[in-house]
Amino acid sequence: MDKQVNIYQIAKESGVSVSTVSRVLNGGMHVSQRSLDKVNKVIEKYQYTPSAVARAMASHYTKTIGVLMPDITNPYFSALFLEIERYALNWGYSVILCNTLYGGSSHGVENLMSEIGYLQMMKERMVDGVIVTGGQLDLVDTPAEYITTLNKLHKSIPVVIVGERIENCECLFVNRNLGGGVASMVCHLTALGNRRIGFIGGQEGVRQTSERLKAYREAMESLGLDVTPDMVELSDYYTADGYSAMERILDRGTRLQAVIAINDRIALGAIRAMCDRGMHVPKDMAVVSCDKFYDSEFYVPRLTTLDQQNDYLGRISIMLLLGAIAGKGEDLDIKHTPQLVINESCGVKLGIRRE
Amino acid sequence: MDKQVNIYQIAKESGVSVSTVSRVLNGGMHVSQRSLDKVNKVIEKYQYTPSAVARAMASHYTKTIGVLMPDITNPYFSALFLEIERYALNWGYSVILCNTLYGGSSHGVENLMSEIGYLQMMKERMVDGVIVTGGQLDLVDTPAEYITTLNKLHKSIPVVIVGERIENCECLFVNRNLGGGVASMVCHLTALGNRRIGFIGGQEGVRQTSERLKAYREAMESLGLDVTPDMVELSDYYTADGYSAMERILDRGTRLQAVIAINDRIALGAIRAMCDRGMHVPKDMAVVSCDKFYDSEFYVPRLTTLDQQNDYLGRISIMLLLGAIAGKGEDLDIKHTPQLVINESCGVKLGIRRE
DNA sequence: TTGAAAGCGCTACCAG
DNA sequence: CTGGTAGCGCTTTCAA
Repeated sequence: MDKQVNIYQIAKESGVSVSTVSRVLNGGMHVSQRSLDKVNKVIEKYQYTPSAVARAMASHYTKTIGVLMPDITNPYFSALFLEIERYALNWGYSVILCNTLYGGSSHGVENLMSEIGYLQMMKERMVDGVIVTGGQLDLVDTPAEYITTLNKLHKSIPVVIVGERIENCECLFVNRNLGGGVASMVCHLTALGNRRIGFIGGQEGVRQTSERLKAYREAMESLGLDVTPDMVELSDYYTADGYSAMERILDRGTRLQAVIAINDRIALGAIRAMCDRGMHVPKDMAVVSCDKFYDSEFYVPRLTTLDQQNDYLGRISIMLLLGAIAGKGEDLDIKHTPQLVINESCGVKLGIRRE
Repeated sequence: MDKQVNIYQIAKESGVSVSTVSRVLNGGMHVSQRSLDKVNKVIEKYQYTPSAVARAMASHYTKTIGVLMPDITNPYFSALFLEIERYALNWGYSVILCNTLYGGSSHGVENLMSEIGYLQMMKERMVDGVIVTGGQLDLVDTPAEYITTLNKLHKSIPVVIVGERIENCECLFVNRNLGGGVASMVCHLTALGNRRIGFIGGQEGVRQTSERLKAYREAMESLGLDVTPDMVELSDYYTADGYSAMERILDRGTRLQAVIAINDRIALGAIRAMCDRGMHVPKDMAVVSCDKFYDSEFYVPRLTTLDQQNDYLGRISIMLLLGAIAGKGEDLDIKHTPQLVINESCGVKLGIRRE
């Protein structure tokens, strides 16, 4: 418990006032070279660093931002977070992370605190800004109470939402075209001769899912291909969900030549389910995905998937927030082009085509 | 920018002193029921919540802990973190996460801030305690300067290190037996008839690697099996490293019947490398791992691996820290029993044995 | 360019 | 049980 030196001791030992020390601490404007040198020498001597808490108290900003997401264990979110954190730290901001585990039933965890509770906590801690993604925001019907909370919060500090724009929500949005790339995937599959193409994974009532599903339906229609209800099998976003979705398809005997999974985990689960029935991917059915995660180019078979450039999304979000903290910002629609990553699971690399 | 109400306004409107309001805020001890009711009513009316910053300023604790780890993108760390966060939040603590990206060359990122810098920052922010894992601590030769920094920090706030105990470091340690389970894996493989068993992945000079390597060597020796230098191929911890390690083994024509990978990612990479040469796992070679990550029971083939119960590790760490914050704690050696998860990649489930 | 002094919102100690 | 008051360590006017 070594006694921390404070600004008064630095001032005294430097032979100047605390005001001057404070000025030095904040960039050294309007300080004579002589004072500056003296103060810096003493600061150096004591390895003094000002208390962030006291600074926050006096200046009303904490140089801290809050990030609220459902599950850092999910590669999509961890990639996003890493990017956010990187930029934040680089700009002198710390990051408080809160995982809501919303919908994380797959983890068998009871939700200890509501999203609103977390936001409350961040506000008490006087974070300078907040980035929110996933959870209730992704519901097609976001609870009005939640939106109200966000709006209220946004009145005092900038709130950036990574996700689909919501009508009566006044926060800043970083919106990417979720359906983007799906059409090119459908195209790619049909070019390989697939006609009966299904869609698996994701949840009913979740924006991300409905957007992609819509894009899939439209793409199919524009190519004159039918989509019957039995070709779509939703559930959730985890690997086990992909497994069970594929099981249901096979159990009911739905004949498909290819399926599009909502992300790589779902695809992996689906592939595994097929293997367990002695089927081969892509020979018996192609399995591709809409959202590339970290590892999928090493899977067996290597996944054909869409690189949604999620790290770019993270960067944009934090830059928008930092911009808003200093001045004002505006909503942003990300013009990203999802990259089609062609690999084995669609068949082409293995020389497999239909007909 | 709605003006935040403060404790004075609450006091005034309740007709009591700030002291009384403060007491109510802190549990309502030594407050008459009458005052309590009055104050609570006003608090309710304004939806008042006290400023965590002011509280920290006055009371010297922030109800915040800092977590320092190399890469949240790594499933091992994210699982650990999630568990830490869950308990922390439950006890009213927020968590500041810092990813050092130490050794994260695989991500192509320059290290923006040193680990010491992050610790500095946490200290400025007056976190009540810190959990550190990975990075320089894992080096067999941890830099003396780093240890000094940690020791100094530990003098003012509890520092819990998740990892191997270090001689002259006075922080609290949560140590698990890294070699544990490796012997049982070697045993399992030999029981299936494998004699030439290799080891891949991990980095020279990193404790985790050397511990497991040692356990592997000892287990092999105790079974009368040789370990020649060409049976061991280190590199790093990412999937691509597993791929290249296996390539080197195959290129040089080392004959192995099985390899033990240091974690699931390495195993996945190795399996993929074999597939690319038309080899079959486990028929041509068994591939198993020492550290189970999220998804591996869905891989093709399903991985035989060791469940090190990393979530349990996280729970212990945070409990130890919280204990230390309130009172004092002691080092902890975790008596965990790594679970051998038997699946396909070792061969037994597929009916494959040597000889 | 410098210093004095008034807060920031809360806790903690001391009287009563 | 209650209220008064002195800080906590820094920023920020306002004068000088």
